[in-house]
Amino acid sequence: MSAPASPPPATDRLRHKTVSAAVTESLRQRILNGEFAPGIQLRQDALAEEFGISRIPVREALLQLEAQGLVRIMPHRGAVVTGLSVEEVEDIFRLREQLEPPLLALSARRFAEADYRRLRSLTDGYGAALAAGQVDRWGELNRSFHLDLLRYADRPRSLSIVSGLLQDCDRPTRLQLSASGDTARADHEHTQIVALCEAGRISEAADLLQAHIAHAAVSLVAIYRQAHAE
Amino acid sequence: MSAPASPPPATDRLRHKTVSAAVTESLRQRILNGEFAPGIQLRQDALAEEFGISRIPVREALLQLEAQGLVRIMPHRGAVVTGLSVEEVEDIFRLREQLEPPLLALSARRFAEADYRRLRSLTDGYGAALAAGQVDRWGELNRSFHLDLLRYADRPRSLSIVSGLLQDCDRPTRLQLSASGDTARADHEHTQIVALCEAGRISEAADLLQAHIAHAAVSLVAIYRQAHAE
DNA sequence: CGCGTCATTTCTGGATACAATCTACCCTCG
DNA sequence: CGAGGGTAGATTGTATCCAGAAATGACGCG
Repeated sequence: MSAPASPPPATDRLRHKTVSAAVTESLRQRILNGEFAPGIQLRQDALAEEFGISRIPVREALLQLEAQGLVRIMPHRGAVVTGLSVEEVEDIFRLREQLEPPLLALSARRFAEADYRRLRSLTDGYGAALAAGQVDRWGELNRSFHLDLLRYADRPRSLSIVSGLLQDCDRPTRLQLSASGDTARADHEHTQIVALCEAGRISEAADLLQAHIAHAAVSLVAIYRQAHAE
Repeated sequence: MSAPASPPPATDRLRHKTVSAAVTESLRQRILNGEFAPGIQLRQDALAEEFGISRIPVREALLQLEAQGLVRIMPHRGAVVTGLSVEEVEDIFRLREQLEPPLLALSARRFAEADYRRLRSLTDGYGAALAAGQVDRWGELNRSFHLDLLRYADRPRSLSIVSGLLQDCDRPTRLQLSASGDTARADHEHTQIVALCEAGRISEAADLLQAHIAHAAVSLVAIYRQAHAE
């Protein structure tokens, strides 16, 4: 209300190309971080006022989030943050088990020195975030690592699907696996997958990737079941 | 709370309660029908005037279409209808080959009389549309048939992915396979898949489904390559 | 004659204002 | 005392209007 007429350069933290995209990203992070828990209703007016903008970019952000499956919009009834059922989580991990290993086999052939350096730096950062307990950073690095493994698979649609799967299993992971001790094992497996690729033992790397995803699945599903049984 | 156990069968018949949703559906149909060819730029103002509405619902519709991958929006530069490259089409069919057969194996066990009736009516309508040369109806029925085959797989995320794949390979199919004679073969294979399921020979049905998708893939990719080489 | 620069024009992105719809509470009636 | 309906508040959906970015064209300069 104080500065409606003056062009507010007060878009401090909203420094993207469009306000809509910035709001989308911000809301997405907050949902993934658990600040907006499943079931919570997101009101356009409140969000608009909080960001200091009008409701239009908020609406567009919510639409994009709905497309990504993070919220559900019902006409005239607002947007609600979606949660994943145990069945959905299991399905997501099964899909990852099915999709990622063959893609790795395709991609790993084309790895060069620079790729291995990048992958190692990701696993290093992963371990560091793990030690520091930075759960959100951990999830981000995990997703980057897995996507980077498949980078050269040359299957555009497959990669976009896997990317979506990673995002969605990232959310329950951040929320509930942070207390689990199984992340160290994941870290070790990541390192080993890279080493196998570099040694040219690609099919072994693919097998390990599948086992890695399966391990993460059982660990996460167990915790997820426990949390949902409450 | 957990998700309602009742399946959502009423999603398609639901009347459009908002202008935005109606515009989304209309534009989607027009893109799938080829009225808006890939590369065409969709201007908000023109569409709004054509529909006799303001630009806001048009913008939201375009956002939803972008989320579905049908258009690509670049900031301040408008929305253009996307096309699929040959690599993407191949990838999509490979994914379908990989995903659909195991889902059919899961789903087919639960088929009851009513399901077989529905599937047969779909194949019948398919053949009829084929004979009548109704390409758009054909594509719609094909998609319904494949999704109906997997209806009881109980893999929510898998089904939503397959649904997206079907929509995207439906578009090039409608545009270019209409002239091909391979649709009769597809029709026959559809019928046979249902028959195998009904006879309890589920793994054979899954194998045939995979072969069916593979056949469609080689046929479509060949035509697609030819059209793109011109 | 080609190219860079600037103004105009067009279109999209965002803000404000208004209308339609849903929710909740209260009042009346059986 | 409970059920049904109606009204008021809140919240979303849409229209209109304004500002800013990108495409287009003309003009001047090398």
